[in-house]
Amino acid sequence: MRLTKERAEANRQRIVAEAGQLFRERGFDGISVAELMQAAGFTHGGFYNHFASKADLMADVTRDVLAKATANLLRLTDPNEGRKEDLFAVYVDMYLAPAARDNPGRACPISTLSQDVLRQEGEVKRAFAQGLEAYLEAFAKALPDVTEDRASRRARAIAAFAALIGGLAMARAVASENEAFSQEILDCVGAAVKSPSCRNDAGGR
Amino acid sequence: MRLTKERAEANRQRIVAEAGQLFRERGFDGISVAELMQAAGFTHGGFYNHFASKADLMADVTRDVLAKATANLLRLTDPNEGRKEDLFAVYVDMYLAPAARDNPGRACPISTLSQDVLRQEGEVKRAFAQGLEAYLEAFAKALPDVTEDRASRRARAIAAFAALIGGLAMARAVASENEAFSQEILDCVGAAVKSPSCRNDAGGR
DNA sequence: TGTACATCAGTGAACGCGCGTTCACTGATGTAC
DNA sequence: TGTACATCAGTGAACGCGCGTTCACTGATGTAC
Repeated sequence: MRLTKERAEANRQRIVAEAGQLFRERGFDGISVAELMQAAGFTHGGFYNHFASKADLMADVTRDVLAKATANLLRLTDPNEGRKEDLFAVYVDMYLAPAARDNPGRACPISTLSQDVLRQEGEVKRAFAQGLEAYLEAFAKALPDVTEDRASRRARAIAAFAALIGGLAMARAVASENEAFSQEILDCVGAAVKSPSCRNDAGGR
Repeated sequence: MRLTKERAEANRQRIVAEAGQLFRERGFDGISVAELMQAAGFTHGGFYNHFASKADLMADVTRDVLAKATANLLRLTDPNEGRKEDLFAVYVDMYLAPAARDNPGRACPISTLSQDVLRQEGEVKRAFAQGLEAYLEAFAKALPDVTEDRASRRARAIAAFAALIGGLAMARAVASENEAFSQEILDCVGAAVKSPSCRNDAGGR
């Protein structure tokens, strides 16, 4: 039952999309090839018609999911769409929303995959490092303007984003045990990242 | 070959200590009971004389390793030992040092275990949530003083610590692919967390 | 354009392997008398 | 204090299970003529 090229390629993308969500939810090692293929609507044997190995899929997914996160960030903070300050605040609020905390499969892949990537090698790490570079560049562009040079804007971006992924990680880790504590973390980090003082020169030289 | 109670307890603690390091390096799922016991100098069968299950050990290790991190933080930032500002800066520098990045087994357990804990339940999550609460309380105490109320000091602590674990996670993820980028992340986050403006009112109301 | 054949996406059984856990066994330690 | 017996930390083989990967097979699609 050979399929048309178009159909086969669509099926491949379906596997990548499903894996993009499931890898974020359960980690690279938390979901098997068989479960993954079943979630995409196939039996497991056909996996190797599309990918050389599970690690090959991980690299593809990492590329795909980070590129989409960057595109999403650029779209939501396009300076033609409103005041930079407002757009940035809305992005941060969305990033740290309870919905994002409770649905890692649809939220920022950097907060989840940064740990999974540690124990991988080669192409997966490369895809992550390059994807993170691109994302941070977009994040620096999205920051509200202050009088500063390019280097210190980048430094601000890195420090602010570190707080976002660290805050999300902590909020997720304690959410089921202590919902109030989890919400407090989200609030504190959100306020700090949006506050003028953090935006101003935290991270500057 | 029954052992004395003291010897048996010492062996148990040895397993917990070894696991504390290995779980941080490879994650809860990244090391098997057999490897763990071998690293501690035993064969795997005896594991269940000390622990009801691997999850039982995870909970023990989480408690142990977070308590030690908190004790270590309190010791290094004891206000009798110097100016709070200096002690805090030294702690941050140590936290983000390349040595800490490259040896997660001996570095902060919160940055590594916050992800592993997500996919666990019950006692492991409880141990982490309680350990994190205690650690953040100590972290708030360690922050240099500014004129502020207790709530905003806690908010500062949470936001600053979020940046530390997020920065460490990113720096680790890209270290092998882009050493300069990794170092840049550590530098930017360190500067931001130590800077007066971040210490001042980022995260305040 | 029609036809014959090679290609290949998908199926589902099977592979070797490592996992967490259990088990029978050993023999020094702890304890009841 | 001495003795007989129960206890239990450690050993290493074995368990069932799920993993990533391979394989023979099917049959519609793609292609060479």
